Amino acid sequence: MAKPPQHGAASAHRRDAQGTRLRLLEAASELFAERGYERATVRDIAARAGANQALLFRYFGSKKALFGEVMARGGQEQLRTTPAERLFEVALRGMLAGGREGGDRSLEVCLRSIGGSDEIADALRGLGEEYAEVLATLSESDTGGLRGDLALSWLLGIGLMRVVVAKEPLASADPDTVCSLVLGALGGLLESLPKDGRGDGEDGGAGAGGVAGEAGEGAEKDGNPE
Amino acid sequence: MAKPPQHGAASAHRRDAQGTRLRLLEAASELFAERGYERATVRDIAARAGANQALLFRYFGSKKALFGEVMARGGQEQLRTTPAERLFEVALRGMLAGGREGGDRSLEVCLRSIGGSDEIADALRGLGEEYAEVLATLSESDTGGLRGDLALSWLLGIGLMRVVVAKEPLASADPDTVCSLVLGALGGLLESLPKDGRGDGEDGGAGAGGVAGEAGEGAEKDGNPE
DNA sequence: ATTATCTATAGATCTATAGATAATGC
DNA sequence: ATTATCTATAGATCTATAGATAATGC
Repeated sequence: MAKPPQHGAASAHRRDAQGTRLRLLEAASELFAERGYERATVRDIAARAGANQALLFRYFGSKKALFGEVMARGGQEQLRTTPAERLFEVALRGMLAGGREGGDRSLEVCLRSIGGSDEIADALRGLGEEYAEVLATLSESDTGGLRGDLALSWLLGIGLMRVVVAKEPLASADPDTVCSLVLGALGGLLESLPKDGRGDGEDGGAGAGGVAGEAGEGAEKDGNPE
Repeated sequence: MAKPPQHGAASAHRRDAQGTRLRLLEAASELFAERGYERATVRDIAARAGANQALLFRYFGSKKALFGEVMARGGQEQLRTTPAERLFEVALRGMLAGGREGGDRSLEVCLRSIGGSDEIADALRGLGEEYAEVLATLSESDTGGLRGDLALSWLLGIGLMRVVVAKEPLASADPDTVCSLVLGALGGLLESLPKDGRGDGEDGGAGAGGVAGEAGEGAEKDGNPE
């Protein structure tokens, strides 16, 4: 221990603006995901970060700006590192996993914050734009954009009912079962969506449906790349 | 005209507790749908009802109680008067129509209010319970409950992206096209969902997909019974 | 006289800011 | 000396209540 911190156990951190800023950002990310924008107060965020509440304004200017910065980081990594055909499943599994460590929770943040203000709807629209754009490429139809939006809608609706509302039996349903049902039905919408990792639906004309009973498929471990 | 109403145009109403109560209820219903629970203040509600803000508390006790009463009426009529096989489409079309006159907007109210408080998530869970229960009967699988939840999730997700977030191209897409795409894909999930009013998918084994391009179907007028 | 309605305000939050304090680097 | 951090509080809402006022019914 070369440093003489003299920190009281709980809240003390060394004087480190950069570090405090980051802790605030992460605390905000967590609390926004847990409670949504409105119910996560700046005092709670600062408290979880072990920082003084006034620093939040010093470093981010306003609560909204902080939210903006949280959302700006959200999803980007998942969008960059996931191939289009797998994006839906990866995002769905992330949503189904809920508050699990490491996953991207920006969609969940949006779901819990909707209605708070117009800026938040804007944020979700922006984030949705990026997801839907990718999903749209999975359809060759001229209604591809719409199909992408509909797929994204389902993803968000599932997150809403499972994570936010906790509606049973969905809330405690096995992720594999949910994935299987949803991907099966979605095959009718996005032709080039892989059914379960194999196959590719070449021309994707009509043979879409055929929901697999409840066999868990696509149950690979999904080691999220970070 | 036996009654001598003498209504002044804008705000004046006769002393009529029952009537004022009802106007408050309707104003609340509208404003909750437009702005969600949090952003619809009691003052705004009273103003729209042409009533004093204190009366809201006199007649309903609290803002939450008022919300509860609005939600209690919500959906009931649609649930009672719509046969199971048509419930999804009717609810979807109601959602796609958005703020159109006469429709039931309780699902929309929920969407805009999520995150406000736990009671609101409870309200949506309760309302969802009733919808999902009916939808579950459309599948004979032992995962019927889950399938019903997933159908409901899609319905809400679509409402979220179209009505609340206003994501394009979904936001201004033709309702018939959306219906066609969604019902087509949903056939893989709920076997006894009518494809477009004809047919019934007897055994509903595999022949699910086959999304109809963008032919407008099921475009009947939906004269809501009141 | 009863009671629907209105005025005024208490009380509880929450964001944001101004200015003081104290830990670091030179 | 610089600047990260803290204290104290302004200022803006919003729900809810107490008590006054005035329109109705008998």
